Amino acid sequence: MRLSCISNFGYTFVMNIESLLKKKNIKVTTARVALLKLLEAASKPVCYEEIKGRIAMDKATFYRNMITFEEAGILNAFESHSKMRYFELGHTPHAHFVCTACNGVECIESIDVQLPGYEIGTIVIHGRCRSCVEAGV
Amino acid sequence: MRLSCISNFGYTFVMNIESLLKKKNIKVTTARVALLKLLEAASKPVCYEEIKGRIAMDKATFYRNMITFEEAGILNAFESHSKMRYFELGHTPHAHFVCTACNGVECIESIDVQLPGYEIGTIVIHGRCRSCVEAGV
DNA sequence: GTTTTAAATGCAACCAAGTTGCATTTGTTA
DNA sequence: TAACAAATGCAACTTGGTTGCATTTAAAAC
Repeated sequence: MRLSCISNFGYTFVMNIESLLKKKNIKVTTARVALLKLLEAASKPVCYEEIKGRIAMDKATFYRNMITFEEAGILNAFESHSKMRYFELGHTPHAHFVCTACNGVECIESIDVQLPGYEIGTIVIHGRCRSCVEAGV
Repeated sequence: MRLSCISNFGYTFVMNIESLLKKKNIKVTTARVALLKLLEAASKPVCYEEIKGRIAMDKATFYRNMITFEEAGILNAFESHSKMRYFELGHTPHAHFVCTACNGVECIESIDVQLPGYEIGTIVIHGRCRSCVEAGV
């Protein structure tokens, strides 16, 4: 299994993912390495719909691994409008914008919300994104 | 129909709802008056689950009227975590907090988010609410 | 290197919030 | 009061996500 990963994604990268999983006591499997590789390469949060076209994987496996990653603290999840869950590797906390016109999802780094006494997880802003506003969609 | 409303909710209130609907060219029905009365009385956004225990109404009728009210601009909607849509009468724009521990929904008036070029609809903040943080839930 | 065993995967059946089609009822207008 | 368009209720459907279970796979023991 490791050999095929090496040929696909390069040695260094695989080692990082493997050591991350091992550090979190999560078994290293083909599916998990492929998922983390794809999430790492993505510049935006992704949903199962987007992933299934690029990795052959049952949705049960996908969602179960997302839960595993989330519980290990290496992944953030949120829901767009219309019931779809989006996932991204967890780095600096930031908000997300979901466009109700084009369904696009963007990371928003520029806002900072404080709510004393509350523990803030994810922030989702719905509306029309800049492109759709400009295009009058 | 109007008589029963009067006895239940009082004359003035019914007249306000009726005139609101007429102004928006929405037909005045028993279901709509009951829904708007309940939404007006609620201090928080409500979902179908909460409403069906208090008004006998098919869910198709409920959701269709929510769409009607939303399109008329008298209602705001957003989704909690776990796929449920919440509705509230549309007054001053504000954010909502959804607690992932107790599933409670709160209005947050104190934050103000600006995103130049974007058109912001609803803002949903997920996390643990003050009560749950204090209780260590 | 082989065996063992606990966990991960894939499949299919399931779940539930929300939607749709259609026959019946209700509100409005003539 | 009659006629018509719109609203309602019911039941069937849609769909993103979950669950149960038999099979496969990774990692530890030998």
